[in-house]
Amino acid sequence: MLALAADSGQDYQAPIQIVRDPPKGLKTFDEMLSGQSLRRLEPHQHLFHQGDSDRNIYRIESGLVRLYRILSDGRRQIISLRFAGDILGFETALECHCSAEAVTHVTLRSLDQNSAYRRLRDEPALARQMLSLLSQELENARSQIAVLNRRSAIEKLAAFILELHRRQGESGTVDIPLSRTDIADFLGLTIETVSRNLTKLRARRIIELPQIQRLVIVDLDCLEALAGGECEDW
Amino acid sequence: MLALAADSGQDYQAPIQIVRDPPKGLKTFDEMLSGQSLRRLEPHQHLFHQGDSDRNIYRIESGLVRLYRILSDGRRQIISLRFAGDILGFETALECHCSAEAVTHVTLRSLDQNSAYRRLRDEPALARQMLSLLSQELENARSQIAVLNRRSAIEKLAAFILELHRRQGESGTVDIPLSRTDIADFLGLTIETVSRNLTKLRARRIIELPQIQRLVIVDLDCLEALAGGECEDW
DNA sequence: CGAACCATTGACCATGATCAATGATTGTGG
DNA sequence: CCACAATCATTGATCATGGTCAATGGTTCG
Repeated sequence: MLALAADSGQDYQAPIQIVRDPPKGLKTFDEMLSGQSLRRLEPHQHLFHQGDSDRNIYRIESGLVRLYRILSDGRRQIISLRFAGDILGFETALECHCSAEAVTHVTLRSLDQNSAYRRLRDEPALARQMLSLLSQELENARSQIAVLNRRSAIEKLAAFILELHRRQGESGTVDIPLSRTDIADFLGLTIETVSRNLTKLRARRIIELPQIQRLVIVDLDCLEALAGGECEDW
Repeated sequence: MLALAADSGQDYQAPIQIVRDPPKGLKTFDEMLSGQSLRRLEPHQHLFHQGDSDRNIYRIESGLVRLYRILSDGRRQIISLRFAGDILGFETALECHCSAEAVTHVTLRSLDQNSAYRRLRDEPALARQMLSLLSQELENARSQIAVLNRRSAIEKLAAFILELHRRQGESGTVDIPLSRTDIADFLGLTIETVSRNLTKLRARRIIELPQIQRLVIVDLDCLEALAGGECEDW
């Protein structure tokens, strides 16, 4: 993550630092968003559509949102999954280049883009947070390129499971709030391949599947080796 | 592209606009870079390595640079290709998450990151340009995800050729400053598949290959249909 | 209970990876 | 300048992975 240090009041501009929690005492998206009212979305409701000129910044308070594009041949590509705590919408240009849709029940707060951007001039912390969020997003997207490209189905699945695991606090149990179709569209596979490889992971005692949308990691090391592409004989 | 309008001197903060050329009269990366001396790199020389804490922003004046990662199993994934006019390094965090290497002879100018970032506070145009560059990069990365994932080799190749074409002024002739290995590592294919599909495109009179690193587009419409995934019977 | 939807499993096939051989191009030293 | 090596590209043969088509099983909801 890229962010500029902002020890308010100091003149010295420190080199870039990891700033998970934005600096106190300055306006940030978080503070501006926290003042907004909570909205609820049903599954399949959209935050915005590809081609819209949506003028809002959103923070997801709970639930899961998918960003996707419809390709010219009609196929759907899920670009990114956004979890509770994630901010989105800050990167949209004049026109949204993808659609955002609630996967589960979602609660979120939103903020008018212009009112936020108008403060960029006076609130250096806002610009820094925005840069930080964007470079984090860029890093995510590039990681996804590396994972998705040139990897077998089982490696993609392993990486996907680990990502969900990481986002859910690494408890060993992973909720899968997505359908197999969603997973397939995210990983660039078919539902059959997703299903077959989940079965394969279960058969090899790497995971358990107590419920259809719940997964228990049995052999974390092996899963990580798979995701890293270090398993030769698979 | 996301960028904030900045008609300097006006108080009104206009809604977001496409700003290809940054506003005049304010410091931008471009102006700051133009004052820097020209450096030359031989092919295979690195700008920075994965894991480095490189503290520079670069603008490529001529030549081609590849950003890549080495995966844990030793495979190389080319994340992005950067052409003349492109700026890079502004997105690096404490630690570079990929390596940057000259593919061809490269000339570039570089700028110390800290000296640039120190001015973010006083130069709103700089922050805007940086946001603009980052969101452009993010858009590029997401497009690449859509292209690379769930596409046949020939679709990937068609998209790749069109991207080169677009970056080179759409003259109908495309220079391919990369080896087949580079193309393969970028598209997540093997060199054999790249070679075979180039041959296939040539056999179907969609392209000509007068030289190994030069390509002429014969049937642009067909190439675009392929890249868009609209050809059923291929 | 039945319908609709989703997930799993199987059979078959197409695409692309792998292994291997041959050409083409470039660069080096005699 | 040529011979040779080294590197890169092309082409072929074979095989494995994943896509497609189809049938079955499970879950949810009216």
